[in-house]
Amino acid sequence: MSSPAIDLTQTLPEKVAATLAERIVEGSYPPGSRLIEALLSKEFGLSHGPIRDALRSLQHAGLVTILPYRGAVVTDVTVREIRELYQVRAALVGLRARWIAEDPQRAELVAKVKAPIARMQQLAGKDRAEYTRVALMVNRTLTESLSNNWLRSTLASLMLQTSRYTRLALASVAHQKYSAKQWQALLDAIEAGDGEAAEKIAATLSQATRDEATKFLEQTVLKQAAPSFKSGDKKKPAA
Amino acid sequence: MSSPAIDLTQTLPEKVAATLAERIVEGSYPPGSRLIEALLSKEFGLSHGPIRDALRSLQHAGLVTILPYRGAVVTDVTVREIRELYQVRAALVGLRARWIAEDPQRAELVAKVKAPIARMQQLAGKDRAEYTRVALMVNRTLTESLSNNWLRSTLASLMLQTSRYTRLALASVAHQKYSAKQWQALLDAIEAGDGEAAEKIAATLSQATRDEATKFLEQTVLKQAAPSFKSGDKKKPAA
DNA sequence: GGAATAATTATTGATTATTAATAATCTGCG
DNA sequence: CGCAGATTATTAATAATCAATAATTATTCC
Repeated sequence: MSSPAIDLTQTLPEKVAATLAERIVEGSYPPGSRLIEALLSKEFGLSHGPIRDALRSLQHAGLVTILPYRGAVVTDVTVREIRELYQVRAALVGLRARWIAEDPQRAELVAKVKAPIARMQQLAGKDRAEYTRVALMVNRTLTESLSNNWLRSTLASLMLQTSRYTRLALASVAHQKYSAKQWQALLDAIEAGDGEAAEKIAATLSQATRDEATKFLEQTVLKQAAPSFKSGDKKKPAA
Repeated sequence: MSSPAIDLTQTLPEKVAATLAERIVEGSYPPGSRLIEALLSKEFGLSHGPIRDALRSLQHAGLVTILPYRGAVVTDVTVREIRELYQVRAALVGLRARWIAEDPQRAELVAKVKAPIARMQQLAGKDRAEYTRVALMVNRTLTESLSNNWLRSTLASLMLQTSRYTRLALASVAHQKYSAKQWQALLDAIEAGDGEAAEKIAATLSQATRDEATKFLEQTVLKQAAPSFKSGDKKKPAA
């Protein structure tokens, strides 16, 4: 059922941050929503301290923006910034693919994602929600397999941000099918130990996803005109 | 004189974090030092809140490690982890070089770093401290010129961590000279708009720095035996 | 004497109440 | 209609306090 995006919950702020991150990524806190300490502390039954910590942590993750004396709002990413995120994501995902492909012990990981990727071939164009779920899961498995701590945590944070938009790209049946095909090709390259090819496939797919997502966004952005922070659309958290 | 490593100081915690980061990077808080809230709040004349925030922020930057109910210690990076950091750094610095080289408006940036890089040629092998200073400054200028927000801030954080060790690599006169030469080559490639070459030079230099720094560290690590967190070497902050 | 166990201590995690600082909003005056 | 100033909502920071926990020290029992 509800599988939290991250679950390293040890201390209170981390639990709160995980919950809020979930809501932001999943969409129930749309961009621009204000996250007011007082309301959140009421909802979670906690004092301001842990909430503050959680918000700071989300700021670092790029999911909320904190303005001094104005508080936290769900980051409203511009189309340009989304393109920038995907540009880096493409590079890092490429690096991830290369390192995995060149890892002598990659067989274990390959075994773990083989079935899900095969399943993606069948889901593509049929069950979008499930396809998205599996795709995100496979992505996460690959990232978590990295032995490089820094890349693992950084990529995880980057994916957390971009997955908000990858969802959009997968609205297109064509992109689903393309994505499925490329994942299969990536798996083959990794299995063959071809780092060069793996890097290229992964980067290309990421760029295609970016193009698809931004295409989608440019349409909707035109509709909603200027969000502009005015009084009319003062959004509040799900109090 | 004292040019703080980062100076985005707006709110109190950021000022504290900047000061502490400076001390860690510069070395006056060696790895393993404990950063005790009570002492710091006394020293800075602040309450615990802002200090906590600052420590959390440093944790995100990777400079301190926070263990629940045990507090913050200056991150003691293993040689393996340093290698990992540089591995990613090499990739991102390569990306940075490529994007700069492919930027039509790169002339402005080139003009800004031309003189410092020329100066590095002369300083190499003569004034290590000044060479290091200029090298870090040029690096920072390049990073700050990036239009991609995410890469800019991420790379800044990564450099903050690795600069602790780049210092070590520059202890070698040979590496200083090699470094100076490669920086000149990089500048030429950027000026010529050759993204491919720029990426390769930057990545290669970063890897060489990594090798030099780890060579250095492996020697010293063997000497200091196991740090091991025991009672004997319980380090305290500069109270 | 030595090892297991229990008390102590140092320090962080979290709460509560309060004050200060700030940005946004509202009000009334011209 | 527009602007100066009061008001309000909200965060920033302080202080005092208690709870939770890890590390250390003391104690007991064999």
